[in-house]
Amino acid sequence: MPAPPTPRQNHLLAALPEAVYQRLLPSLELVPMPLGEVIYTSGSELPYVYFPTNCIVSLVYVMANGASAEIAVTGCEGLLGIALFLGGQTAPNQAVVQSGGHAYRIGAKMIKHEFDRGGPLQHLLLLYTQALIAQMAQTAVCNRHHSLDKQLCRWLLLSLDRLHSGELTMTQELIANMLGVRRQGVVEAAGNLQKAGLIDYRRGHISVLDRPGLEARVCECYAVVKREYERLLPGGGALLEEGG
Amino acid sequence: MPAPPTPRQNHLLAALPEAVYQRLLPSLELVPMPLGEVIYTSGSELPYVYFPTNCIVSLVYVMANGASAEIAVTGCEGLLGIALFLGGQTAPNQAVVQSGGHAYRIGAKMIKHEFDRGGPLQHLLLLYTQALIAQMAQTAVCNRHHSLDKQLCRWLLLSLDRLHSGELTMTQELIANMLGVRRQGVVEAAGNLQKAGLIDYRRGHISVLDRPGLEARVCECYAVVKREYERLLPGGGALLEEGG
DNA sequence: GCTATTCGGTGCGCTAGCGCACATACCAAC
DNA sequence: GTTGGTATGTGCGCTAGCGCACCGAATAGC
Repeated sequence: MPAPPTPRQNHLLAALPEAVYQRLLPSLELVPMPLGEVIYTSGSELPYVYFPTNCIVSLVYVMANGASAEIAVTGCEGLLGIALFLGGQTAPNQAVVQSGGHAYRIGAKMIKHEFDRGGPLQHLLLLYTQALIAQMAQTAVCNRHHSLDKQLCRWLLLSLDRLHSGELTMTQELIANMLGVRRQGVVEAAGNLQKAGLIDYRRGHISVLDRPGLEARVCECYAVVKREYERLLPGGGALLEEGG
Repeated sequence: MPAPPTPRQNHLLAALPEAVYQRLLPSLELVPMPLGEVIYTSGSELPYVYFPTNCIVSLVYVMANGASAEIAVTGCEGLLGIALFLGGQTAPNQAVVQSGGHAYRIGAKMIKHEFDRGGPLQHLLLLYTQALIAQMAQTAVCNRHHSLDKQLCRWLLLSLDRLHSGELTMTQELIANMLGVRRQGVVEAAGNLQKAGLIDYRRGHISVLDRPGLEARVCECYAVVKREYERLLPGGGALLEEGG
């Protein structure tokens, strides 16, 4: 990538008033977020809060027996490490980079200090927290009620929204881990989408060919979450409204 | 009930420093929370925040087709209406009284004002928010991976913890709605527990006979959530540690 | 170009939970 | 006590998704 991403590519940072932004700027540190990297693990202290610019990070719960499930996904519209400013210090989940890129991070002390000023940053972070809660809740319901096919559509669309292209680098195995299902289940669901001409699958690469087609097939959960993000977050939910 | 519940029966209110508590006290209003009452619905403005004392309230998502699922449960350890101080005003879920009792409520303006002072109240509410997030996340994972039997155990234990007796007033139909499953599924799961001598079921009344037995049967999700509540919230998670 | 490795795809028996329909038991009110 | 309504219990065929085992196909490294 020729030009490194700027902090303002993160929509929370972008929404900050200039004064606050300038105050944070010296503390913001650009870090690479390579695919597969675990940003924090269950129960670990969070030394930083991360503001993704062009990467996607999944919040994943891993259970005692190794089974896992994604509970939410974050990209340039949000941040990682809400436990820091909520006061709990640690979170009981894992954050895994699902699509590589960069993020800006900022030390715990600094963000807590700014948060405690009670100004626009606090407001933004809390709004994002609420949006995240909405996403998690919808994930819980979707896990309960909807078919794998639909859930895969939801997952693809959530990823697409946070990505600025129709290309995902992601094996079916990983998707299965995210959704908390078997790989074979993903094979079948993805096969259905491919047969329908909505996506193209090639060894770890998914090309979305027909986004409206996905939207027609997805369960309501996607739209509900998206609407809530748009309602709560600045910049129209920070999610790209692409032509197709 | 001869003696009306006091505000301090709510563990968040109980944890407030005297000065803050005195400031809020004049605004606290005791309200009955009858079983089945809907405290707020999806998308509605929240005029109050509720601090339950001796009731249990479920946060339920209802989908377009009428299917539903509980995403979290709140009792005397928490509060209802986090969307108010998170800034979103409305929440996309429903709050339904699952076990009747009373709560203290306080007007939106007042609680927002106190929250914005940034003191102990803010700290407590945010910690509770994090605990709630943990519960929701675990619910999502549990929905995905665990059998109905185990989920029913989890649900019973979560309710028991928030209740000060081993008696629940709750039809299987309602439990099914909460868990987002068929009534017949609950019949079977409850039948298993009854055969094992853990509970006794009588037309809308469940008596828990053997709490340790339930704990031995439940999935890890219950313990994970409980531990997180104990870690984050004052008063040991505010949940009763009863003898048996 | 050959080979090892990693992904993707397939088949098959199994089980949990679904949807539907209906039988029974309890409770309350008259 | 009878009656009606609500709650609980059962049976049955169906399907989605699981677990396991294995085949085929693409890519990367030599």
